[in-house]
Amino acid sequence: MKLTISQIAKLAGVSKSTVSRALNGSGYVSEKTKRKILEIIRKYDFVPDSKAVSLSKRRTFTVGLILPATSGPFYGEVIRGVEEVLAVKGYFTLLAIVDSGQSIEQARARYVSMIRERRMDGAIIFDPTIDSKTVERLARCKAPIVFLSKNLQKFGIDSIKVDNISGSVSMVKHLVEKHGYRRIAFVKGPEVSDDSIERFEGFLEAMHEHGLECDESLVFCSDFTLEGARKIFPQLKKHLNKIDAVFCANDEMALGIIDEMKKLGLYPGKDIAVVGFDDAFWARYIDPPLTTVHQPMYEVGKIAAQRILERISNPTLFKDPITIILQTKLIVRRSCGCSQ
Amino acid sequence: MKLTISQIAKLAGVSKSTVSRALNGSGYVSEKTKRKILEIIRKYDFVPDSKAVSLSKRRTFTVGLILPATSGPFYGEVIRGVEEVLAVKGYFTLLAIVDSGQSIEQARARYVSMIRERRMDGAIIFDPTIDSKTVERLARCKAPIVFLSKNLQKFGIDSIKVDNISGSVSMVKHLVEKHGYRRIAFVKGPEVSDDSIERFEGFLEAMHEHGLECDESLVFCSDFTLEGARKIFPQLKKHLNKIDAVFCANDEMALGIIDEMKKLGLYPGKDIAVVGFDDAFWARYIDPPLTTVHQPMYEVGKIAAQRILERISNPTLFKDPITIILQTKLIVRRSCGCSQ
DNA sequence: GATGTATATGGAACCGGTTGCACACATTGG
DNA sequence: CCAATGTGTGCAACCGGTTCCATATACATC
Repeated sequence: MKLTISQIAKLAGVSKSTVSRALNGSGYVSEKTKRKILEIIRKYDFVPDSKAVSLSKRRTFTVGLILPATSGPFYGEVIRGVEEVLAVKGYFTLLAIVDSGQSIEQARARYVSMIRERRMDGAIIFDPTIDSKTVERLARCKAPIVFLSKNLQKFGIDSIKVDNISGSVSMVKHLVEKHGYRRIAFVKGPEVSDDSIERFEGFLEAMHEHGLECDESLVFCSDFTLEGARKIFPQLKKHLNKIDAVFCANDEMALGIIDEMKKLGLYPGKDIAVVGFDDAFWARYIDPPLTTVHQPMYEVGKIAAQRILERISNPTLFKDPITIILQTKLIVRRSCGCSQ
Repeated sequence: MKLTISQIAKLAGVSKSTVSRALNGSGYVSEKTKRKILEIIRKYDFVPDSKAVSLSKRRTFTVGLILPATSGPFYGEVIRGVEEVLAVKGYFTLLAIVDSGQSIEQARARYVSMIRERRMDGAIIFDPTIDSKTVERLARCKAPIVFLSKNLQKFGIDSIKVDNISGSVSMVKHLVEKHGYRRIAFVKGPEVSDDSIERFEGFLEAMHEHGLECDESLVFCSDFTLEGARKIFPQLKKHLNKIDAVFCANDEMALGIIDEMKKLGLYPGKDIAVVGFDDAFWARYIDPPLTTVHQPMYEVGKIAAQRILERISNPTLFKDPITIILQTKLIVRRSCGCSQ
């Protein structure tokens, strides 16, 4: 027998409304009736159907979380941050993975309709290579959205980012001022990724600041993956003799470069510096330990969730979207040539 | 103006039922009417409310996915496998993280009620240290459940596991037969983890098979974390001179041991072998590259989702829960002493 | 022309809750 | 003693869809 609040009402000899009130502690219910109802609910192990509740209350208590399949080390951190904040307030997280399985267009269509059909109370989206059509569709959503890794403020969408520029700047500063490197190569990520763009921007800025030229032939374009880095290595290899250091736009690519260099008998950090960006979990344990820039992904998740909650409880915030930029931090290990 | 199918019906000059039919392609609707309705839907950008649909159809098209916050490297793999299968069939994933934030009891209560209140069509649970009360509550759920990392078949719950025992056996075999190691220490994970228990069991079995004794003083108990491994290292250190190899029940602990050994000036794989279990993403890139046992976590996620879908479409499968055991594979790298 | 069948549509009940309103009763104060 | 107020409860509408059933029309068949 399917249990509904009507069934419970019948068993308790009261009306649906009274059961509902007893359940929610709203309105008037006498102590005696309440005890009786709760007793029956306990006895029959009744659990109210949340979607019926949502239908009445016009709230789903669900936040969508969209992540790329390739966010590798960040998955856990971001999810943990988000969940930690939402759980406390009784919200759940509906997950969508971009580019798992189907084509990326399908995946984007899927997550947009997830947000809309499921009437999400809010959504946190991490989709570095998002296209403008999807942005437009998101901008039309009435649910509060927080976008990670890209500034979509001008489309009316809150954004949370890490300070890539100053991260890159401090890295270059370290490479130049501490080690005296002058010829620094750069390995970019995907063209459309703001993270990649900004990291490169910071790199250029800092090089300029130190009066160094950025040789175009020393800038390589890859895709943030280990295998992608291996692929561009042959090109990099040709210039190895005139390079002091390789600055990779993320750790995974740095790992690929390091691995390829070792195959050539070169020891990164000794023969040539190789540094990354991200501070992945494993960065300190590889050989050599990777000098990189730390991104507070757990905090990103937490702050994103907090912002969503804030906007849910105060819908007028809709009007002025904000952008929050979190600080990054240079982590010096050995792959830059430092002894510690 | 909030759009509902009634609004659309009014605009199209037809009844709700006709709109519903046009939307779902069910029943009879004339081509002309259908076009008109769909045109209006497109024009007003109407999206049906999935929870209302769920309420009628008695299906949520949602599967719960429960993961521990500490599943580190597996997060991504399992989630990807699950999502990939579910997405194709139009299902979404509702996520809960065990032990993020609140106490573990609270987190368990939370995910059980998530499954019940939200009327999940199914659930995939990865909670290695689950307690018997929670198991009992899960067993009472009417939704199909697939449990990962622990055999709960006797409670009527489908289980998917990896073959820890044969994984350990092949590792020991390698250490003994290939390298001639005889005195092998073992670092366990949490007492209650089946993975840890079985890996140890396989270890004992194989040692016995090779006519080797397992010295009790060479078995250490940790918790699957890097820091946990560091903590038991001082004990391990005392016996270092009479040990050929250290077999850690997972990669993270192996990494901790490796790191501590290096601090002592010992080079793992050269002075003493250190091996792990999991084949985490970073395992091949650390120094020395870690010899370990690969677990197919992506497949675990995929198969779990497939099984859920199967059970949803064929509820009679409820009767006989199954246990699927996926093969593991020895991955030989350098930390065992091999040159490659 | 009567009957049968396929097609097209609307009405109303239903899914499982919440909530505004009406009503009944008890208590209190003037 | 009556009005005002505070409690306790039920009815019915509503949230936004689906679906069964009844009705209506068109067309073919005998």
